[in-house]
Amino acid sequence: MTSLPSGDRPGDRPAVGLRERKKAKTRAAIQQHALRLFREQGYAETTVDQIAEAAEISPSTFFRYFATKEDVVIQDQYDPLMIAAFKAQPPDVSPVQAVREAMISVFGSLSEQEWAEEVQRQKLIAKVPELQAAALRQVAAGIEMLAAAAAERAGRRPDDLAVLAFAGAVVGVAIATMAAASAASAASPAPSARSGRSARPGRSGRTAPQVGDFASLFAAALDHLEDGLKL
Amino acid sequence: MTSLPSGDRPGDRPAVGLRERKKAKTRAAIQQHALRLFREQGYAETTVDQIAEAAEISPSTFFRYFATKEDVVIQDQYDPLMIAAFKAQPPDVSPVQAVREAMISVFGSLSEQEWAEEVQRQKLIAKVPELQAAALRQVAAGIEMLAAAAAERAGRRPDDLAVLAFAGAVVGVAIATMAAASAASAASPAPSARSGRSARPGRSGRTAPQVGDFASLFAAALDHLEDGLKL
DNA sequence: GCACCATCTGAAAGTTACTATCTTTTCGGA
DNA sequence: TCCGAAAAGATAGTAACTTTCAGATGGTGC
Repeated sequence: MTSLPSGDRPGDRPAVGLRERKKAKTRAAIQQHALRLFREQGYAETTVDQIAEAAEISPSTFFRYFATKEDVVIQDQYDPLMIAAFKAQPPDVSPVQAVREAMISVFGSLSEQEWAEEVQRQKLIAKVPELQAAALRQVAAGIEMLAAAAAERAGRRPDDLAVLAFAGAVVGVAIATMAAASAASAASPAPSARSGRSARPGRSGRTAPQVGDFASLFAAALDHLEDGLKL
Repeated sequence: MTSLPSGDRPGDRPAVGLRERKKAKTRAAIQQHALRLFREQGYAETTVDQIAEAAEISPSTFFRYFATKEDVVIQDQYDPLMIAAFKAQPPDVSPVQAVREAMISVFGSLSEQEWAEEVQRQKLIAKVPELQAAALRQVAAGIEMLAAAAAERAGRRPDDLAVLAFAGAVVGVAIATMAAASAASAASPAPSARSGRSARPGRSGRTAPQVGDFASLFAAALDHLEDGLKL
């Protein structure tokens, strides 16, 4: 059902048709307005029609870009980058370490604003149970991709149980760590409805979570993983 | 979610209440007809109205018993048992093994009929992505409780990174295992309509049960987890 | 430059899950 | 037998999708 719309990643190829660029622009506009409305008036309280109106498209067009209302929030552009970074690790690095390096390199390449937006996204998901369910589905897809990559690296079959356990555990730990990192910033609640852009981190007292926080937490968590999760 | 039966105090009130029995009967009837219809004509192709008609109730009554259509399939009464079984494990057992043993003991204590229904449930879930997502959410919720229990067991705080990593890893492995079990189930189409089933292997023994092979796969995956996910 | 074609877009109506409110029925206790 | 309370039913909504069809638009071969 989830027909992956081939490649819509901006900056992937410089010379794409004008049509493609327009599409990407519309997609970004929808997402941007949707997230703003969700933040301002809540997820359930925002209808697709409102989003469509804000983005100056028709409601039917909305569903051409996003299969469901949830997808506007859920779609994650970082998963493919993660997989690519994982595959790029030298083969003598242990799988768990490879994951750590990949994760760090991807999130380390984010700008502060990108990171702040990601945190906002996570918070919104954490707040709405409906979105949590959808996010889990995406997580499952991520696990499958990682399992495939890990299997190739280790020269095993993708349905090898050890490979699946590895992928599942690593992704699970990543999520738990991310949640912990996001929770650390619970002190700074909702940004005022007026501000269209997400607030710059590092202002007004306590700073928002930094990439470094997440990286160190994640590295530590992976150590626990390799130790067999002793408590 | 469902209100606890509450009136299970023996001797206090001799009558279990005729009303309560009728309620339980109606609930069972809804579930039974729903599962039959889902099996016969598919999940998405079955409307709530059809279920209501088959169970001889009004559509509005359906939602008095089940908050959502998914809940007819998803509602799982075993999660609390699982937590209890986890807590009951001797303290010298490692956390991961405690999870393993808890799951095995719960599934092993099911009656024949409960078992058969559970198998059917799992197969239906494996077939419908929508239900998989809902089931995943339930698993995740259950694991949150598990994390709290694990923290208590180890005498640590619930936000301890090791505890979070443990819970996250277990969730991740559960998700990966579920996907694998679904794939395996899809590969070998079940003799669905017929209720004839072979005797459950290892009923009295401690051998792994095979609910779409989920339980046994999960147990094996947990072993990998404890071994530090070597590949 | 021009016609052809696939794709994107919009309008409108339909389906269905789910909710809210109100009335009727039914049960339990005295 | 009667009364209060809980459950069930009927009805009318809301909003997320879906489908269908007609028209606009950008890319491509000529």
